[in-house]
Amino acid sequence: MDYSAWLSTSLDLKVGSNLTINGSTSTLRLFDDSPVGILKKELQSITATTSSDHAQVSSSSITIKDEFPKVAAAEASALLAEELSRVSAENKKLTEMLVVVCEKYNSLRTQMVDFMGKKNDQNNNNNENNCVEINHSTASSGSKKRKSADSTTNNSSSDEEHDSCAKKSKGEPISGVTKISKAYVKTEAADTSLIVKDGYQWRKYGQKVTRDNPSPRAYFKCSFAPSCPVKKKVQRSLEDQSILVATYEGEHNHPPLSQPQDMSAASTPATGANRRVVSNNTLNSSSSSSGQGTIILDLTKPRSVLVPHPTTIVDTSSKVPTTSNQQQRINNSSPEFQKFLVEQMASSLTKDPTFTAALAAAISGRFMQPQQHNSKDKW
DNA sequence: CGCTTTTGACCCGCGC
DNA sequence: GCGCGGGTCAAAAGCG
Repeated sequence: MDYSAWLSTSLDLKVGSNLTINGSTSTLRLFDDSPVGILKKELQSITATTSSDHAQVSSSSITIKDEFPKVAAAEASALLAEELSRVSAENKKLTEMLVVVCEKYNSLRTQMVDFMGKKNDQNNNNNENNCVEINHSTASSGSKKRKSADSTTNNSSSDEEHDSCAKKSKGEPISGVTKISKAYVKTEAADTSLIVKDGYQWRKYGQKVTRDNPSPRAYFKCSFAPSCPVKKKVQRSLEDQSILVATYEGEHNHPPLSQPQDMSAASTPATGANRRVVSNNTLNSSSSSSGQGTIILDLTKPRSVLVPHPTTIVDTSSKVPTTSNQQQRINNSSPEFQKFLVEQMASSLTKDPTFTAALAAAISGRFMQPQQHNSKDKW
């Protein structure tokens, strides 16, 4: 810090000046073992490098001894002001970043809606098979040898969907329409479990290490099978090991668990805390709408709320891009909706006592540390 | 005891 | 026909 400038601007003090305190002029001095002593050294340093009259320093002419607490308080005040402006600037920057992220997200979503609309048209025109092919995966599991038995199947579909749609299921066939969707789940890097919390109960029936991905792929059936034909495959993303890619086949014919504590996790020691599910096509959007400890942002609902749940599920769409869904998405990308999102984020942060406490601790720690004064009670 | 996970074996389609 | 690789089965083990 430039103490000389600070003295002159903040306290209107110049080195060498006398101070009148309580009617009497005190002889102010600096002590090497006090913070002000640092100031003295700083001023001496300035003196050595400049010829300014204001920087004439001698131990006898500078007197701040009696006013040390006052100076320290002023210094703290200046630090506070400085920190406040810094936090304000940071806050402004974060707000701008949030706006940019929202804009990019809406742009991507619009593109996806367009793409899905075109894709669906193609499927309706070309494909009697009603496989819903929705995959914009950045984590596709690579190539596979098998071709679709149905020659009319769309060539642009992913390997996974090819396989699922074309394959003659050996077990209980998924009757009629087979809906395929993918969900991307952000997990902790150290979390090695293949558990995706989606509100349904699953039974694992197999695990394989595939050729193109060193991470094993887990196979799940809905626990209500055979009455419920839904299957799920979970594998870590090749690009990002912290992302789980869950591929759903079929549609649940029953409601999700009312308290989705991830029954697959309940029967497994590993936990799936702090996961974020980003589904580009949910089998059942209501599957993620209940629970505890999760923040659910269902963008198919215009005024969705943040719901506690162990995972954060961002449901960006529903089964097939119907006209009403598209209309809803357009509404969701409106400035009002963005504002609502920001408000929700801000309120969820400020209402969080741990966040408030952490913020207070950070600030108090920042300002208490230099002085070690007994002002803790103020926080 | 019932349910789930684990895991090796088996099935099946595809490419060569 | 054979080998490869993904998907599934089913016995064994674990767990509450």
